[in-house]
Amino acid sequence: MKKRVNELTGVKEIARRANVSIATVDRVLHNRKGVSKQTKEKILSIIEELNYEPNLLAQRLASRKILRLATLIPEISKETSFWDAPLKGIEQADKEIKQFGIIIDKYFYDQNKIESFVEQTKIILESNPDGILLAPSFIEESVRFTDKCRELNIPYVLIDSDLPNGGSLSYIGPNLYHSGYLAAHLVSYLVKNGEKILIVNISREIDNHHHLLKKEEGFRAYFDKHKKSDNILKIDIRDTDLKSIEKYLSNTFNENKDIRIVFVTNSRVSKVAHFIESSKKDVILIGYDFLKENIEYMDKGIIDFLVCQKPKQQGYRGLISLYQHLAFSSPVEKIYFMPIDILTKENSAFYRN
Amino acid sequence: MKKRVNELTGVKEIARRANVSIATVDRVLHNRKGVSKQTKEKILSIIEELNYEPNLLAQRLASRKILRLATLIPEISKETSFWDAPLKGIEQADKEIKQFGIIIDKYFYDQNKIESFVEQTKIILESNPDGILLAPSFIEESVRFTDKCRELNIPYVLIDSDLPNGGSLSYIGPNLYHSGYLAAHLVSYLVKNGEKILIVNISREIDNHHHLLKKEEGFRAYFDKHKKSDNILKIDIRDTDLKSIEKYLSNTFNENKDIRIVFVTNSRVSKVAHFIESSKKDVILIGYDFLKENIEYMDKGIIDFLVCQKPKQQGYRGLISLYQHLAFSSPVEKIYFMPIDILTKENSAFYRN
DNA sequence: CTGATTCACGGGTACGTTAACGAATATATT
DNA sequence: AATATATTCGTTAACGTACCCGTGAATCAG
Repeated sequence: MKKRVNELTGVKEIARRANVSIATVDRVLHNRKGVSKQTKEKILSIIEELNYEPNLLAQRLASRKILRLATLIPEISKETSFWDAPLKGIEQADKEIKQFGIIIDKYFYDQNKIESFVEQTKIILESNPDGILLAPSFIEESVRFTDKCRELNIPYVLIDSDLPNGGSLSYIGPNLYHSGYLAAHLVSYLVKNGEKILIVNISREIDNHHHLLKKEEGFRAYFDKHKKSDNILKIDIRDTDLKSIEKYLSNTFNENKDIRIVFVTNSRVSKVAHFIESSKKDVILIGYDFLKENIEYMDKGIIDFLVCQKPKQQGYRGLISLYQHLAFSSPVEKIYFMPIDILTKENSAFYRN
Repeated sequence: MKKRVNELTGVKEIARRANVSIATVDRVLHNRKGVSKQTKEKILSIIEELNYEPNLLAQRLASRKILRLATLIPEISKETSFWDAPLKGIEQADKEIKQFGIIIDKYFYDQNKIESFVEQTKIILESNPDGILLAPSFIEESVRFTDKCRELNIPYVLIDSDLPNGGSLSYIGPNLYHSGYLAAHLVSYLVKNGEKILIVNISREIDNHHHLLKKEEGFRAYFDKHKKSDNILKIDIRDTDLKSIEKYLSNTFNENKDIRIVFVTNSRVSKVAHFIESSKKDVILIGYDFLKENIEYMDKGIIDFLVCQKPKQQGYRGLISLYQHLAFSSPVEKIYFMPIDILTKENSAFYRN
């Protein structure tokens, strides 16, 4: 199946029609100077007329530009493997666009150490990248960092959580409030009169905690709206080790005998599941994120629902957006909310993160 | 940010190291004949050593090949707008790969007329395409068609439903059985003792019906496994107009007073919703597919859950798979089950089809 | 009027790959 | 031995765009 492709397209054709060289057309296309107003207009009208679209392949091939992108996300800790997924997405994007002249440098910080975050941002700025992908766990420091980026004219994309200062090229991540709202909607089907609902926040860092509160807010908003908010309990657990968690839970359950639904506001739900399993409570358990340990408890029937927001996609999309913006200055959605996926024992096998 | 790229890569470098011309390297890369065993092995080892990956940009740019793909899916009918989504996916893929020298011809058939299907397959075969994307509504005829394709060495990808004869390059679509199973799992949370569950199959064509049965089978299997299958009713409706459907439903509800859950096995759930709404029944309604009319009823609270399987993605992925297989002979997943998405009023706004 | 500077533009090479064409050598046939 | 046929390989021109470098003309300073 070999054939000659359209001959009346491309810079060559434009040049021919305008009676100029392709170099001049190129100048017009890239808005460079050195073209008289007359010729420029003529060429522009021909471009319009031909409905010219540059050949992306040839464009990238000919461009000697190298784009350097930096990514900054939490390192994968023993506490939670959550950040494994975005990293996978980053690696996939890396693989796909590497040959297009993109170099991706990956940086990581410790979610429990603000200093490590600040340190990495400094290193990144020194490396002077063309674009940045950031998971801004620490709000204040992230705001400072991104403000600096804007000063330096370095576009950045945020994933996982947004920042109040605006100015990002794009935010790609969950709508936390709505994911809580959705969870409440699910719960509303499951809870019966008189039964109690327990909200569990588990997080050591205040900043992360802030995100959890958004979910809790959405969750409560649902019940407020539907006028049945009177039976909601809540505990905040500031230690992330299993023992502390189980102690807290144990106390709470002892004091409240009719807890029927437990809503854990982040991926640590597997630790709660461990408690539920060993203490043989009969409750419905809802939590967050498609993690191995969570799936295991779901398969066992301990966790009933997981809410998930495609963390891998977040990393992947974030980089692709940066790339397209920098390489083709193609428009980027300012806010891209991830779908809010509901996982159960019966559909998790088909899930694509 | 301009820079010289890696000089020690590419066919040129391979040729240099092997003391041959790039043409010979090219021959080896494409497994063409005309290379002595010795040189071939030498070149192969160098390729291995260099970990050579061809530059896709240059590859596509230099290739004068034009690939012609054909797609055959149902036309969009007034009865259901379901096929709008896969078409959108096809169009998106078209847009993306058009400039890579791919031409996509779209064919459509009437889901209620087998002849129209057969006719289109003939036209397609006459056009002798390089690859085919097929939604095989009519099983027997599709088997015949795809058998023919294999004879002619034309790779084809199936979407939406699979065929028994095997031999497709890939199947991209739902696992019907499991989507029914999942629905049952959801229902199991919602149904209380003594309440009845009603399964509703609505379809005129026998072939489509076959697909519905798969879902029903999965649905029932769940309750069989959990030993509570005694309260399941079912009706088959062979007319797709609103009036007939409402009559059937009305009768069924009159005869069974304690129906609490209604499970509609396809996207016609909005018609059932219309009945439920006007007759003011208090039931939980579960159905299929992210269609405008369905979403509307979900927003109103009439439909509780929709199960959905990314129909747009199916069209998109199908074409991309064909393209990658034909252009780069890259491996393709033989079976790609779509995720089984659960939609409710609260997450549908974020859904990406 | 001369030399310098700026402007407007064209020539040409490069990006990494494909593939048509044909040259050189080896092997088979008579 | 002469010719025919295969086998193995190199040269070279594309593909469509980017961009360096150079040239001639116009403009300006003195």
